[in-house]
Amino acid sequence: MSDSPSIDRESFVPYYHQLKTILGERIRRGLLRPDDPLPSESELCRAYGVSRATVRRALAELASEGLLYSVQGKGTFVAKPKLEQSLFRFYSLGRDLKSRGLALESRTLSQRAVPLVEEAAARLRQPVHAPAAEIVRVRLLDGAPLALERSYVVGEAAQALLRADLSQASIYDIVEEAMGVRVIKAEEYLEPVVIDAFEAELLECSEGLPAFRIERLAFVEEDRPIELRISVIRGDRFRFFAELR
Amino acid sequence: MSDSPSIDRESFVPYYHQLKTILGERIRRGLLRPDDPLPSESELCRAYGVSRATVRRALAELASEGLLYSVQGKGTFVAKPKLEQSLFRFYSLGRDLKSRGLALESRTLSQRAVPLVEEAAARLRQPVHAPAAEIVRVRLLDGAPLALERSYVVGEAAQALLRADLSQASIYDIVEEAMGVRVIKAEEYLEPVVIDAFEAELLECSEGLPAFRIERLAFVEEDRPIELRISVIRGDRFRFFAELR
DNA sequence: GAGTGGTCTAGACCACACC
DNA sequence: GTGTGGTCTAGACCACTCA
Repeated sequence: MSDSPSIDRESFVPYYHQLKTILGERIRRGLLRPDDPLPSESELCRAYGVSRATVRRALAELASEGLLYSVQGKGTFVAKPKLEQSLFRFYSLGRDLKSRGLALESRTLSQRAVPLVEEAAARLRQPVHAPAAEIVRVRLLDGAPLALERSYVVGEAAQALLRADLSQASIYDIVEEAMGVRVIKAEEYLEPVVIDAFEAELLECSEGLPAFRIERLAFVEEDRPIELRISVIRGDRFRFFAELR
Repeated sequence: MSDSPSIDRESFVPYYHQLKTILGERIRRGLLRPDDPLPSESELCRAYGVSRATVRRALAELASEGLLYSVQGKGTFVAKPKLEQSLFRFYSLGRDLKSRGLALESRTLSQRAVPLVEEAAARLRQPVHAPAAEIVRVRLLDGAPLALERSYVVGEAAQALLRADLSQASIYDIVEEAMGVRVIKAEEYLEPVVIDAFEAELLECSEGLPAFRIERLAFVEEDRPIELRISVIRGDRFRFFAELR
């Protein structure tokens, strides 16, 4: 009845994956429209000559990608595309940077004890001027500055951090080792900014260049904030990408 | 041997889900640390008295959540938390805006036929100066300007768009109705910019204000681009948020 | 060769939707 | 009742890793 491709028994590609591709293509090409029902699982078993477990695996993966949804007792249906749900989006790092075998390095500019300024203290739930370890690093991509990172760590971990070799371990590794607790969560805010004179010098770019600013709060157990990190990323070397369906 | 909870056979919670919770808790609590091996699948079958398919479903879901990874022939291991894998992130619209019952309105400033400038033509795979429908709108949040949207639509849909009532239907609705094809995909790039004089006037803010620029290409079947949309969003009223584990 | 995860099958029972 | 998706089992064969 249908002219759609069938499962290639000789292929090294798993059946469930072939089926997933077949159904996914039909949806993506628009042959199946939102809220259209798919054939039932048993029909798919017959049509493609595979077991129900195989059909279910293909359907489950498509559902987890947001292409399908199932309703018990009724059937499996094509999901609406995410195109217009513009209030909730996914961004990932620019493909451009990612696909080139990026060489991301790091240069430490500062590693010292400082008192927290008011705003940082508030975020970290510390008294004003509480002691913290300040780590300032420039991140380099392919040898050229990409981002400036300022990190403020409070508590016992701060002492350890001041003595640590940052070229070897990550900040979180040191925090964990020093305190025996693990960083389990982080919150980030992303804003647009322009680069100021201080940043311009360290990033070897001109003042006023548009940039991303990412403010990150890292937490250990019991929602205790332990690190405030502010990253400034050059807008001319970096952009986010999203593909929506 | 182990003091961990076992599967409750009377519970209405599926076995695979109970197992997933048990293992997930152990990981999240830090009893299992990154790169620690989990018991093998057959060991888990014995330990919890369930079939391998059930074990595998629990493991697969934990893996898809990023808590585990498997290596064929070796075993299944605890994944590193995503905190440090800063090359792939998820962002959503700022909570702040979202949680307040936002009133998002739209004011149309322009709706006319224009020839495409070179760059837009290239993106839309059209000849230079090809005709397009230009739609310019200001998006208002709580009555104040938030974003400026410039949209260029090519092909048959352009004609329909020039006559359409944009206060009612979305651009995509009109495209679909006019052409009988559906917009099935979009690509977006997110960059930081500063607001220029033209934008400043329309957005009622000062020139030089940092802003997000989102360039979106929408596609109909066969990867044919149909719309180029450039949004400029005020950085003082808008930020992205991400929560990482 | 022994152990691991990756794939696949055939069959079972259930809860739910719809008639 | 019939058909749907949701869960679960027992068993099979494979490719891979490691000693």
